[in-house]
Amino acid sequence: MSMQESGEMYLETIYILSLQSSAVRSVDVGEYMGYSKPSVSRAIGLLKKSGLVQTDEDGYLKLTEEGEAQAKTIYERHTVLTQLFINIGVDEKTAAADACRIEHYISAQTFAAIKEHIAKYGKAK
Amino acid sequence: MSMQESGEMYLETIYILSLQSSAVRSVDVGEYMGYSKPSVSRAIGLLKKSGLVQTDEDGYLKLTEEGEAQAKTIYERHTVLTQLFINIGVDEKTAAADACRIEHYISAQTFAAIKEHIAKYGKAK
DNA sequence: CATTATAGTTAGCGTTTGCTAACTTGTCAA
DNA sequence: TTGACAAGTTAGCAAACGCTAACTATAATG
Repeated sequence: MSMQESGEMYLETIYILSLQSSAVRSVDVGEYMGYSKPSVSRAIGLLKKSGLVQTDEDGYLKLTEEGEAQAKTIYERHTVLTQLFINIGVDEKTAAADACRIEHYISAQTFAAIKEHIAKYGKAK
Repeated sequence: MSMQESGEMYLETIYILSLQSSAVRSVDVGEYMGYSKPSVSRAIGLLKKSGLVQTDEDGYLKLTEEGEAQAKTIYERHTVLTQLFINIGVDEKTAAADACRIEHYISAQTFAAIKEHIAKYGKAK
């Protein structure tokens, strides 16, 4: 069973929060995503069962190697797509919102082609 | 309650089938999408309740004006995105598959920006 | 006319993923 | 020590949307 949008969002959120703070808790994830504690609790439980997230000695959330790899993949899509949309004239908020949905549904091949295209033809300027 | 991916797919399928044949039935929709009869039955029922689909005198499926407008919107996204991906080097099958997911999640603003960009800078060639 | 095939519906299940209510657990202050 | 608050979990609900099983209704066929 491959990752769903929901799981990817939790993973990405943990990754983003861990860029800012080394102590990420479920509560922080919930606050960031606007979800309730039980929703986060279950989702994190599933990610742990999948070997993507762990809890360290102090109870803080840590991504496993595999979890971090997946989170980075999603996050890169997020940033690249957001920037791309902004570059072609979409407002920042809409660009980010669209990227946030699309990042889960684009194939590796298409994303690679987009990156290559940007590299070749500049920042769509 | 705005349209979900599922409803949009049914709408788009009815539209595509009605381009080829004027007599579209639930069974045809199911076959095209690979879904069971009950799944189609319920989905069509919901689209009818939303005023997007009707049944004509002979029992065939017809999109209402509103339904057709929505279907065309999605279908245009489908074709434009597919062509865009192909143009930047994605293989046809992957391009179509990606377009088919993304078409439901892109905002009107971002899609408009993409179309404009294509018009301005040519077919990404 | 009776049988059979096709189209559609109803009933009800399973998964995903959000929620609230209510519990446990641990810390910290009075 | 006790009371309170914060973090996390458990239990269970709801909606969306796929499915199978089984029914109905209509049309075609021998």
